[in-house]
Amino acid sequence: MERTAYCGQITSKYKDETVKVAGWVQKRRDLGGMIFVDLRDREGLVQVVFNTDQNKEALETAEKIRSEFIIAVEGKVVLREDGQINTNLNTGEIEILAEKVDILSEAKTPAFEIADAAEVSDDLRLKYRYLDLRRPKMQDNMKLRHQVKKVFRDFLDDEGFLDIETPYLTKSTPEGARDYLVPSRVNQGKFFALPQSPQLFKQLLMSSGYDRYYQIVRCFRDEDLRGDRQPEFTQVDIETSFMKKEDIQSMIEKLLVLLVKEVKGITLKAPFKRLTYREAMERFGSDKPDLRFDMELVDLNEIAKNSTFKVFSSAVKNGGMVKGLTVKGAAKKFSRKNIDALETIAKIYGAKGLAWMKMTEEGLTGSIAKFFNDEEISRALIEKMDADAGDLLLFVADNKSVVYDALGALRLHLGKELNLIDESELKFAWIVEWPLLEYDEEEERYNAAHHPFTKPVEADIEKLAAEPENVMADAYDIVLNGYEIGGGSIRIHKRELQEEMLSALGFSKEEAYNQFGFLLDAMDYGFPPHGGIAFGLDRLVMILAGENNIREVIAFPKNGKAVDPLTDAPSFVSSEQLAELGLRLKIDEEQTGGE
RNA sequence: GGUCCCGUAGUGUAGCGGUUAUCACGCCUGCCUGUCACGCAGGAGAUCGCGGGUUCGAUUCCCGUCGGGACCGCCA
Repeated sequence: MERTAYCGQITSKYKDETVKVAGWVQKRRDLGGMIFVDLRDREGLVQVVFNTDQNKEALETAEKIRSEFIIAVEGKVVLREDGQINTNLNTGEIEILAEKVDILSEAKTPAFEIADAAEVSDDLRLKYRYLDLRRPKMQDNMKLRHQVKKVFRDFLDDEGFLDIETPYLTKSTPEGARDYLVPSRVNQGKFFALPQSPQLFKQLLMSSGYDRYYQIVRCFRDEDLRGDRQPEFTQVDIETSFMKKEDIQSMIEKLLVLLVKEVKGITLKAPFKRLTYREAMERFGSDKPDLRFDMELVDLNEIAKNSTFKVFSSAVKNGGMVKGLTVKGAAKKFSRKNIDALETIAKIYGAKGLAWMKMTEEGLTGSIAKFFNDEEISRALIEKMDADAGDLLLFVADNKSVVYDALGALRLHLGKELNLIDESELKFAWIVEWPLLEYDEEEERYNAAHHPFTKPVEADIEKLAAEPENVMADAYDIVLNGYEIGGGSIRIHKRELQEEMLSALGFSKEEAYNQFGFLLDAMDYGFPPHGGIAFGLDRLVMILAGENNIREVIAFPKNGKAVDPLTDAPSFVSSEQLAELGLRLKIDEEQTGGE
């Protein structure tokens, strides 16, 4: 049998034609002498009609059909009569009168119904992922992912980018996330690492003259999972030579405008908003702010520092800060209990408490209002916070990072709870002017804020040795609706500067050479100025699909414990396999199921 | 590594110190020629995650454990 059409694409255009379709049985409705079957394939549903008038033999076969059987049907497409049209289906104006039917595969009753509406636990969905992927929503997500990749590829191809593959078996490097390690059989005791990103290879490709490179590539990071983080994920990795930050940004904007137009039909305006890192933190308490709603953080240091409220004044005196949020019209909605719940959230991020007041017609109320009954201070606060009667005012006083984290999280929480977010919006923004380094209190040394190959901005290069904390990076992240969906930078292309950077990160000259010698050496043989960006494809597709977990846009993802319930990976291996690799496990053989 | 939440027929759930363990969908059988959330009649299906404790009695309370989820840390 040769299929002539997809079920979901048979419309009235096929009127009176004989078609052959194949698909999965969504539903059988048996009326006795007549059976309706909703047949599903990746393009949708079509109704097939079996009855004695048409073909008795086919009807008898149809009686045996159950959900998820795969059948092939040959029949005539006819228009449905008035009153029989189903407006819920694309194919609802027609139906197929079955003349022939073959059962291609029988099926057990699935563990869960193959329908978007069926609520099933994630665990079960992953265990039977091949069933889950039959659901229309998942099929839409996979199609969307394909479309997004195609737009990237087509655009980058048009712009002269070459797709070049880089190794998955590569060298473990000390900076950054924990590596996934792969033992070498041929070189016992040694390990490959799976790449966290193709960063160094793409830079080497620049040195080789492939001045526009891209790759849609899997990356691996052995860290704990989150809704937007999987141990293996896909980057759209892009690198160019001779381009300035602004050139790269405007090219990427052109790409994203096209992408959103193609897959969502939405017309965005470029250039996108640009926020400095500092501005993002100060105004939104986040380096990946959700710009679909306002409710910005308000700086209250000036009012707080002379406040009679000790919590406020001492925070400022001790080098910390006080910031507030004005929650418009929320005073009535938030009882003491509701505010306690907000405080609980703030405490997760290290805040010692959440101070609050309510603005009424008579002025400020609440337990700390007595500290603000001086008319001048009260007026200053109200003015600063733009408080109107009925508003709820929240405050956190602490060190900088606690204030930002706690209020940033509260802002997001309230944005969702109070429905301030228009889910249909796509708010892109660039976050620029990142610090090059950040101090790690535990390790008592600097870490690269972006990665060790990011170039400092020209004006700050001389500060690198003396005051590294004040050096800005020529880096840029792109954020969308509160997610970081991409990040990039101009890279270092001169050996001396790269050595200086590694030294600022605490590498001795020898360590630096052991780890990154191949890159340093390459810089001796002509290395063009270069820079690029990498997108988190999964996150981007997730947002475009309106999902809130990247599992929904990955065909075979891991669960929260980095396990694949479908294949049961990871699993123990035989002692023979280990011996071949020159490995011995420290944990008991009893636990591993070994002999 | 830490905090919190959840485990009851195939699925989603209700419930509670003593029940014949609720309901819906699904499944099975029969009837039905215009259904599309088909309908009607009947039926099967649950060691209430596992182990221990408290109790006359535990699915219910407590402890542990296993599995799952959210979040903090972690993620250059």
